[in-house]
Amino acid sequence: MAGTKIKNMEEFATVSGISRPTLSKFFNDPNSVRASTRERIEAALEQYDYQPNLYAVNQNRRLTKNIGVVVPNLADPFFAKIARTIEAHIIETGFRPVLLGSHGSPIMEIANLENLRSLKPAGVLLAPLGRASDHAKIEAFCQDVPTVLFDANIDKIGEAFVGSNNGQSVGLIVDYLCRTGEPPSFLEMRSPTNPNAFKRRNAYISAMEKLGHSPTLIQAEGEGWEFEEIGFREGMRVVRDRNLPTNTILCSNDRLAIGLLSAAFEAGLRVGIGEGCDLRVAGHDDHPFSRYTCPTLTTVSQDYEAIAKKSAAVLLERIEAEKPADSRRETLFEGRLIMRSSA
Amino acid sequence: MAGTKIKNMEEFATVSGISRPTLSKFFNDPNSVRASTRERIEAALEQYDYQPNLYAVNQNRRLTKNIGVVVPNLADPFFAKIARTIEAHIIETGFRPVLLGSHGSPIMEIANLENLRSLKPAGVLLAPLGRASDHAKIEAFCQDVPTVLFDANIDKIGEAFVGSNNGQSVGLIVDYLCRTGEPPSFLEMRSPTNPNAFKRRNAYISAMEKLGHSPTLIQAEGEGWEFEEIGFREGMRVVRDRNLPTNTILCSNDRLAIGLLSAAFEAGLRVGIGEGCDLRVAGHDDHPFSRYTCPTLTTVSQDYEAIAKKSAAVLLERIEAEKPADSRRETLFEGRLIMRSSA
DNA sequence: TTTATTTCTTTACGCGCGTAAAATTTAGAA
DNA sequence: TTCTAAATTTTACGCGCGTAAAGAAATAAA
Repeated sequence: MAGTKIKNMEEFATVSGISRPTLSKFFNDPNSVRASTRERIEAALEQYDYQPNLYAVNQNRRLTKNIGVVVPNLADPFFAKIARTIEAHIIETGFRPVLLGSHGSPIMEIANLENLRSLKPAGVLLAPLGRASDHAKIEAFCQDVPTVLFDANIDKIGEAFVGSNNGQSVGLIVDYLCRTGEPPSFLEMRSPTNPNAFKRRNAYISAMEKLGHSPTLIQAEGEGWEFEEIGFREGMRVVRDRNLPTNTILCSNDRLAIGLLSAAFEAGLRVGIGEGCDLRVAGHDDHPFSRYTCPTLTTVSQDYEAIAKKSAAVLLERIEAEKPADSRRETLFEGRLIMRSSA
Repeated sequence: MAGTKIKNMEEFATVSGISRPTLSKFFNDPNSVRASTRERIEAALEQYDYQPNLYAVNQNRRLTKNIGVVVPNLADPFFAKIARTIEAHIIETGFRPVLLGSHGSPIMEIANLENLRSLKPAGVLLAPLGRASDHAKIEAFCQDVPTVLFDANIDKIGEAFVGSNNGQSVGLIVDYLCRTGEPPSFLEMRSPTNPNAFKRRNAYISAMEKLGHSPTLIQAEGEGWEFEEIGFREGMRVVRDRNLPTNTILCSNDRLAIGLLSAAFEAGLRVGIGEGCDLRVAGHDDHPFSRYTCPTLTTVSQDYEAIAKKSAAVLLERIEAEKPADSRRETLFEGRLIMRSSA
């Protein structure tokens, strides 16, 4: 990597004394050449500064080493975190992640996929927006490019799905809340874009019913990705009206909870589990910020690491198989209760 | 974009009745051909589904349309937000942003640059880690690729720098704090990686001295990017020891302030400006979450939009000039005071 | 209409690398 | 040592497009 610049593989072949086709094999897979020649090549690589022209390589290869990673919103720390974890796994396996965020816009989501298409990626890991997504176009894309969905499922689209078991995780926290105090109401968006929201709603309802309580839904108006703002506004309303059956609110996700906590604080309500507390609040996701809310947020963590690892693994398997799997697998990981001070 | 798939430009030439060299010109710049032929091509594009092979194009063009955007940490909402804004501006001008985060690691920062190099980008917008960065390697990169630094400056590296005027912004909030209450101590990291931290420290000291107060530095130990955690730990210490000269703390950035607020809450301190408050806390950056802290955080906003727009503009200018500028310009934008409840 | 100018077509080469086929060398086993 | 399988070299072509040069066509100006 130090010495003279080499302009192409031909030139590197002459200075290294290795034929160009062998070099080509080497750069595709260093283990595909004999150990001794591999050493010779690597020695030459120390002396001369050369790396294959990415564009020439990808023009001729059937498949590139690119793997697209598309998330709904990179500005959301939840997705930033999971995207980062996925990235690490992809790099480990010798592929090249291409990270794209859709900023909550279905149009940009499709634009991102079209953009990826021109990169001829070996595969794509897609966390779709959900209800707002252009399902038909996503499906068409999946027909051309091996795609694994994660976080948010869309029925029958993609090779596989990897996500969280909302039934289990919501059941977990509903159980906990009921066991340690009054049964929770459920704060959510009236028309959420993310399909997990629907699953969590249903999971909440059935968990409550199983415990013999009647569910109460608090449905916030509002669209878009400003969840804290939506949670805050609805929180102000809830605090003002004070007509909830109990003192406990479970939020569909942590970002709503963060808004709700902010509203409760502003209204002078004491949130927590101890004596003299007016309100218990719990969330879902273990958002990176939930450790620093006031009070710290009791929530359910999704298994980021497992989801990232599994979805990358499933996609790579699919890529190496070079043919669609016969069935669409769905893998769900269980949530873990994170007990903090808010409930 | 509807009908038959076309496999290459040759084929598209025959079906559209336009010669390939003319098509090539068109795809490079639609305005470089006569209006009437442009219409014919665009009409054909409606009928046939064709787009030039990205890899073949980039192999032959001197410069690609790629522009790298490298930030220290995509998981930090501050950088996620500014990166997103920059992205939008780049797309607007017909270039193609390639977003990379360094996860706080100098090694990954260099890896990102090396990665970009193989993409032969027209230019790069780099927010360096700062002190931890491998300055020599970044400088070497800047010699080969037109690079504009933003957010964090490194002396003499890159074509230009665009950032915030820390002297002005810190002066602003120190003035405000002194005017409306007791002069602030300054909470920061003892050995910050980001050069803005040093500028803010100095700005704090001189602002205090100008107002006739003696500055007090609270220097938190700790490395890395877990600023909330560091702020929390130091906050717990501060709250326990209670040996500050005043009731007011200005934090070097909002993330430290968020940690501090969390510690204050846990200790039962009332933070704010009203009667009966024990502590005033202010931050810097107008972090996306600072609107939802408890209490909401008084801070100084950086002009994200202006920084994004200007840095993209400067880079594009440099790219179109096709030669290094004769002098390295530094553009600083002023901060704006965001008054909320914490101070 | 003639002329000058711009634009387009034709023809041809090159970019850097993947990859196939045949000939040759090498390494390991018999 | 001899044989055999594996690895390498030689040779050659193709990928899809940029781009240069020369001639033809279309447009604008005279």
